[in-house]
Amino acid sequence: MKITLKDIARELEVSISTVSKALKNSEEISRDTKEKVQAFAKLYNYKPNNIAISLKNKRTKNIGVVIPDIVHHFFTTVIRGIEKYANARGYNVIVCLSEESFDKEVINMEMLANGSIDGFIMSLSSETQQKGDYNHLKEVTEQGIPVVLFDRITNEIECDKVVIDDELGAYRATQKLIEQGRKKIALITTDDYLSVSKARTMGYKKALTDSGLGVDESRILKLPTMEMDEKGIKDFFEGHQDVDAVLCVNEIFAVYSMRLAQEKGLKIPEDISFIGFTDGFLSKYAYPSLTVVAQHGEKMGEISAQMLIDKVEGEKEEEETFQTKILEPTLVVRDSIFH
Amino acid sequence: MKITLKDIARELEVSISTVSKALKNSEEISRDTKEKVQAFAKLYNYKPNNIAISLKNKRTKNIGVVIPDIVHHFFTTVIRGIEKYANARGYNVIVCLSEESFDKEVINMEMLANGSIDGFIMSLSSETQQKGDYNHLKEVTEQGIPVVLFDRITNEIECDKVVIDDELGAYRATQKLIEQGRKKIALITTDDYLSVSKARTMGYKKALTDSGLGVDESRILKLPTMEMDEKGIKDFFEGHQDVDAVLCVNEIFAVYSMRLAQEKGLKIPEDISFIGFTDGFLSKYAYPSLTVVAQHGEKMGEISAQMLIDKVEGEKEEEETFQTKILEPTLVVRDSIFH
DNA sequence: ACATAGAGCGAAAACGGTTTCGTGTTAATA
DNA sequence: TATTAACACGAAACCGTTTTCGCTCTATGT
Repeated sequence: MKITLKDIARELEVSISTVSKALKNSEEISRDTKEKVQAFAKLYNYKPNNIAISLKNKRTKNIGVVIPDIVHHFFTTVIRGIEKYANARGYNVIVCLSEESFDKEVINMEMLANGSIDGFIMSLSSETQQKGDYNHLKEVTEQGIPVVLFDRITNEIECDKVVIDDELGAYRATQKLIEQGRKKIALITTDDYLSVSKARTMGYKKALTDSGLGVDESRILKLPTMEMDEKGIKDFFEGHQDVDAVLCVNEIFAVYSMRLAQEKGLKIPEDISFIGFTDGFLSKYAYPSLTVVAQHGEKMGEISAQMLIDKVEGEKEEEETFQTKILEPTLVVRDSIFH
Repeated sequence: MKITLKDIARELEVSISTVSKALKNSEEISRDTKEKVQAFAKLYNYKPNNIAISLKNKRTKNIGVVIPDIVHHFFTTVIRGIEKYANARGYNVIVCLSEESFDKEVINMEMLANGSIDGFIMSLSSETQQKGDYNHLKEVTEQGIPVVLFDRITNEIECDKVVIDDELGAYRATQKLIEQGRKKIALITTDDYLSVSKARTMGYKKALTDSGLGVDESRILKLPTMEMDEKGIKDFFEGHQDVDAVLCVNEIFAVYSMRLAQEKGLKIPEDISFIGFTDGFLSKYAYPSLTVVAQHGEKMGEISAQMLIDKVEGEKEEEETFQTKILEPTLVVRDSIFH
């Protein structure tokens, strides 16, 4: 039902080593024997057992991906990028969801760190970033397991990292709005403990400062998490009827804000403009379509996977060297701002 | 850097078997020795190697998930359901994407079928359904590897299955539109080789027939794949200015169709109503929000995982018995139809 | 004083491969 | 004829566990 080397050896009355070598086309084995063995193996559809090979090689050809969430477009595109690249190099991808929970993140890593994978690709849960506790990552890297951090990263851990330049993305988006004559630009973001929100907020403020408009802190709404908070956003707009543009830290906040504006009878982009982050279906098919800062998730996944696999397969150098790859964000202009 | 039983045994000058037993709190071992071993193990953070255990037990505690796509909301929710349930039972999830390709599906399954996983959860690629070639599934089931098929299934393979009642969902949605006085209801779907599209088309037709309205085949647009085809949809509406309601096989088609209608100056739902399949972000945050047939992806994933793990862990019965679980779809009424 | 039971531990096989090293046979060479 | 090299293959170790079985030693009972 699943044939092994031993089975073939028994049937053909040769040794296991001979079978193994014959299947690898070793020079050591005679043509006759090789043909016999290979024919038999093909007939019974022999395939070597991955687990046995993993045990021998101390290499599983699995990579562990631990992310906070899978339903949001950005993370799914990253996974897709990882999966495509990893698969092309013969690796499988084990996906674990932390669901923004520190404990789950720790448990997931522990489950995988005992031999199941050759390395980790991960994006930190919000709770982890909030606590600032990275011991689970330290333990793993100290064990010699390579880690690549993407998007939600930390400086506390020395490892390869891949991010987009969130500050630049927010800066350019804000700048674009300013260029179009917007003066009262709101920002809907989350608390600063999330590395990406912090960077985006900085870019937003910098653009306002550079342009001379100045920052009005009251125009910044900081939601506790990335979870949708309809009431929070609604209340914010009730108190800020005068804003003429909104930058949002993700596409859902932006699309929901657009709806609120439309329900108030505002015209987009004539009366008010919107820009979000993440170039997903929502942005593309919203009405009007939403201008966004594209995060290039698939590219990010691909690069993360490449960095990880290169490190996994690379010779251990005496002096470990880590790099941080910063991707450039792209502004995808659609109908929620002037063209 | 990663301690093994052998290391502990050497340090403590006992045998490997003693260490193994001591860590399992075996009665065979004296209190003294157990305490010594356990203390040492804790100190050096010993964790058994999963690969070695897998080889021994012939159980990996991994389950393979092969799906056509990961960026669409439905599949991501299924994965989430699978992951949550599987994790709770100590299993990891290896995700492979077929990207609607038969060959990739085959390759992915072969990669995993050689010991990497204990069972498969999968949804067929469109190309597979089109070819009707299920030999890769047959091979796997004949090897005794349990398989659970969800959503895109086939009768050709005997295994556990989980689906929603697509025909019923389409029937109810169409019925709802008819109740609201709609007479010219269009259907945007894909070719019938996709099991779900076929079932939904049947439900749509049945509702029309049952109500006495009758089916007008020209009002059915069959796109070649689930991929967005903006031109195809646009052209269709150009030729069907008279439709007063549209049922779409997914949410993207529906939201895009709504936009076309809006651009024509039509009011939703006064002039024209829309219903889609899949209760994702798009439906929820579209403007107007989209009424959909919810497919309960997360539940589906959960049930699939449960069926699979139960089978994996269950005693082999002499007579294998398979079940097909049919979930009931739910109509989520939003602003794209009358309330 | 001697058989015996039981406590405590180790040797070894097993899971399914890979790989090194050795060995017997044959044929070529001195 | 004796030596040697090449050829073809097998034995065994190894990866890290689990588990069965057997052994030794002590303590108990007669």
